[in-house]
Amino acid sequence: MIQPPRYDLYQPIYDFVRRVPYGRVVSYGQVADWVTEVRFTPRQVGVAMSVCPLDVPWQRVVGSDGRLLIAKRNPAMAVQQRQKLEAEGVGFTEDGRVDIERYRWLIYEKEG
DNA sequence: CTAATGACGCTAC
DNA sequence: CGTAGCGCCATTA
Repeated sequence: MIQPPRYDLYQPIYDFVRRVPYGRVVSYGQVADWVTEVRFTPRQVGVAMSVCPLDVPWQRVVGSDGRLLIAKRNPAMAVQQRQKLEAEGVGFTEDGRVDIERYRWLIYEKEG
């Protein structure tokens, strides 16, 4: 039996991802560190993203080194992710990673 | 209750 | 550069 995803539990994660500005990215670890309502690990953030609502800009969450980690399980979706990010102006390196040093959203920019 | 799993991340070698 | 192992913790079986 397929049970419905625990959107309620992951809500704090989705709230954060929704605040990531257009053209910027964050890592799974960043989300885990920033979201304090519940003590999530980077892995849990990954689980949450795998069942995220459609209105969440999931493409802005990448690995700590800029890799599109979804590629391992769903290569087609990784292509889609790259297209979405490039459409936002996010640059990639030659080996197919996000230039995270340049496009990472720093938490202190969050609200002042 | 135990064991396995996962869109991770870091260290060690 | 690449692989291996472990920590992390909610969810599943």
